[in-house]
This record gives sequence, C-alpha cells and structure tokens, in this order.
Amino acid sequence: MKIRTRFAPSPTGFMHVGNLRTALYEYLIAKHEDGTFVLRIEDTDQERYVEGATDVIYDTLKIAGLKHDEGPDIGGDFGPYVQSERLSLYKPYAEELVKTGHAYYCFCTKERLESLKESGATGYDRHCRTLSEQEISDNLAKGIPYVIRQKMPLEGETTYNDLVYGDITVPNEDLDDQVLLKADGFPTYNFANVIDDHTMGITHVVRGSEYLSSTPKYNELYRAFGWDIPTYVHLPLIMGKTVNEDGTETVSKLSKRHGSTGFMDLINDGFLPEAIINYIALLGWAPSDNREIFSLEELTEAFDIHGISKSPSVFDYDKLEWVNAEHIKAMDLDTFTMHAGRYYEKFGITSDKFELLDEILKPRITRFTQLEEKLSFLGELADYDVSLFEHKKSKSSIESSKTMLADAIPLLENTEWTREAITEALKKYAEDHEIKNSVIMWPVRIAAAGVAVTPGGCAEVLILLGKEESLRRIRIGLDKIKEL
RNA sequence: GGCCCCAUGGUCAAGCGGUUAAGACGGCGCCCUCUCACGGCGCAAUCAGGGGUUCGAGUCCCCUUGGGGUCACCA
Repeated sequence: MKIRTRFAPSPTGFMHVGNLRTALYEYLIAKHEDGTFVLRIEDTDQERYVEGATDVIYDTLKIAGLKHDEGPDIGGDFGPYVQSERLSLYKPYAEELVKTGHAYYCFCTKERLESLKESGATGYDRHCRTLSEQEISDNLAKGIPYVIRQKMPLEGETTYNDLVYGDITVPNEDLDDQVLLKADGFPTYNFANVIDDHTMGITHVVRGSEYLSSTPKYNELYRAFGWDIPTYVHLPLIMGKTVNEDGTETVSKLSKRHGSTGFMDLINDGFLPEAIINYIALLGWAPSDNREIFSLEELTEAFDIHGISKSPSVFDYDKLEWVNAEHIKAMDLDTFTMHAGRYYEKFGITSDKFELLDEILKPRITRFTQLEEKLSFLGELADYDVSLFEHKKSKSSIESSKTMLADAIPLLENTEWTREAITEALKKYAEDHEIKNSVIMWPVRIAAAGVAVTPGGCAEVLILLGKEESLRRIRIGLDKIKEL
C-alpha cells in the first residue's frame, strides 16, 4: 500500500521550526517510498482565526521546498482540505458513536467544569455518562447546550505500537472522556483529526511526541468505528534553552521565548532555507553513514524511520550556522552572486569583480547578511588610528610603514592592475630589500582598507578598490604617519 | 501531583552483548598565512547512580535520580 502522510498545521500565523521539522519528516517518510504528502489546514478554532495565516503556511512550505501533493490550494481526491469546510462531516460521526454506545451527550456547564477543576479533580467526572434516556431527551427538548463526549473504557489497559517508541501501554482509567463535538457544533481537534486521517486515507500518522499519551484515546475512536489503526510515528521534541535568573539553564519545548525559532525569523537572520531544512533533519534523526550535508533530494533518498531517535534534542544555532556556511561554500558562482547581489549593488561593485568576490567571500561568511559588514571597507574610508600600522607578527611598525607606503606609491603606479601583477611587484620589492612580504603587504593593505580585518589579502583589496582609489588611500595613509 | 516517555562529552549523535566508545558543532593548541577566514593536524570532554542477568553490559531487566511531555468545549 502506498504511504500517505499529512501535515496538519493550524493557521496561527507563525511557523515554528518544530512544526516545520514535523512537516519535513512527514514529507520524507512519504517521498522516500514515493508516497503522497498531504496538506490539511486545521482551523476548527473559530476564536483563534488569524488573517493571512494560511498564507504563512503555504509560503513556508514553498520556500522550504516541501511540495505537497494534495491540499486546499491544489485540490485532490480527498478534499476539502480545510477543516472549516468539512464541518458537516463530523457531527454525523459523533452521533453515530452516541447510537453505538461509544459516546454520550454532556450537558454540564462550563461553571460546573470549572469548579470541578478547582476542586482538584483529574479530568471530567463522567457526570453525564449515566444520565437516563428520559433526562437526555428532556434536556435536548429544552434546548440545553450540549457537547458529545467519548465513552472511555473504565478498566484494563490499552497498548499500541509506535514505530519510534515501540509499545506504549496506558491504564484505561486514566483516559479522559474527552469532548468530541463542542457546544457550537464544531469538532475538537482530537475528533476531527481521527475522522480526517481516516477519510483521507492517511497510512502513517506522524506527529510530535506530545501526543504519545493521548494516542490511546484516538485508538478507541478507530476501534469504535471499526477502522484500521494507522501506523504511528511519534517524533522527539525540539527543545530550546533559557537561562534562569540564578544562572542555571532550563530546557523546554521550543517556543517563541527561545529567540528566533520561527522559520521566517531564521530566514530574516540570513539562514538559507536548504540549510535550515538540512539542520532540522539532523535534529532527531541520523543517517546510517556520517554524512551531515544534504540537499532535500538527498535527504529523501537517505531518510529512514529507524534513524529517528527517542530523546529530545536542543536546537543549536552554532551548528545551524555551520551547516549554513557549508551550503554557502558549496554554491556555484551564479547562485552566490544572486544571494550577494543586493550587497554588491549597494557598494557599486561591477560584474567584472564578481568572480574575485565570490572566491574571497565564500569561505568567510556563514550568512549572507554578514556581507554588509565584510564589504564596508569599500565604502567611505574610515578615520582609522595610526596604530593599525603596527603589527608585531608581520614585523610592521609605524616607522617601517613610512618607507613602505612611500615606496609602494611609485611602485604601484607602474604596476599593471591585476591580482598577479600586484602580488608579484610587492613580493619582488620585499625580496629586493630582504624583508618579509608582510612588512610591505601589511601597511599597504591597512592604508587601502582603513580597517584591520579585510576579506582577502592586500592584492585583493587593491583590485576591488581600483587603482586610482587605492593610490589615493595609500597617500592618505602616508600623510597620516609621515610626520610622526 | 497522576499518567506516559526519555537518559552516551557543553550540543547533535554512532553504537543495536565482546570496540582503544565513531563522527560533527562548539572550545583549546599547532601548522599554513599580509589581516580575517578557509584548509590541515592535534588536544580536552560522554556511557547519571545502584542492583541484577551473562564467561562478558554503554548495549538486556529492576530500582533510584534527573529531564521532558501531558492532564481544555486549544490545536
């Protein structure tokens, strides 16, 4: 049988990386077996509707490259794919359960439920479970609002199997008579989920491990309807760290308070979609070999449910950063230029310099957003301090720099403006004067750039600035120190 | 608190009864070097504790401890 998985987010306007990883694994599990990946929007909470929230879901999946085969926007044979458009579907199922004795009407008021909770009760006390036929029809006739609750077995235990966690057993008495149909006629998430997964032919229910303990309740539903129970794949949670006031650290389910944890936040911080996907795939899953850098296609090929781990994992920005850098280093020139384009444009860099920039910048950035800072020396010459000319390891001092800059000016004026020629000329000078290359390279680079740290060396900096500007800056540098 | 789950370095993790307990990130050191990176080499750092089972346990069982999740007319 062909695998069918589904991603069923609720439109909250925010796509968490935890949710995205769930979507990713659902995608990979299906696609590894050439199965079908379905998108279903779970919007049964009318009070939490957020304008434009479904677009965030579409945009995220699109940018991440997780292409769904069926969904609200593209249709499919099992639609509609938005729960609010399937509302009429659920009530009959709930009523069927009442008829077959697997569910019952509950007329308890919110106030009663509230006081029950305050009295320290664990779950619903099943008050309406034993109402007589007469009481029920009377209440119904009087138009008293009601919900439909699931009738759970009161004794024994339920065991089910999960592909990641193995057999899980839960005492039935701990199973709450959960609400299936709310007073407004809307199904609860728990109910709609089961109905939809079954009617949409979902074979593998993949979700976070927070559902581990409520899964028996779902299974009771499948049993009551006489439906096959799907294959379960529960995923370990992604955690975030927070520092407490006393300095200790706490880890908990990743949420907004852990910083930039939304997919779009990460994108804005300069992380590449493919790097984020790559990294989160590795959070809770390990390939059979030691590989760490994957494209989505490679992940699809390599993914294996047996590689999923059980323990929660902490989201590590440092590792993400490294993965991002690896993806940048693996880029071809055109792709790199495409990402760097807005920064090149900002500094007025012409296309003849792209190849050189690509080469020197690639190994030096971990995110494209760093380009602004890396290229800033190409803008206005900074009013730097003369102490920059001193560098012990390069054997450069203010004193030596006076000579070097003074000699470099005529030397460079007569040098062809290519990387090789400049390097050659400077090295030749060093050789002729029996000094280390750095004695001349250092001050020239500093004078040209006006900052201590530059991407690339002396020759690269000079090329990027151009002959005229380079010489202008070197003269300024000389002026700064010659009277000292 | 009840129930469920988890437990290898700071982090991600390999391991699926016999290994000098991989690898990666991060950290540190060295090399390369005109700066910063990249790259190369190396170092430090892990089986939570206690009982069993076994010729042999990181691997299996139990307990303890620790961590997480969950207990809504939210999803």
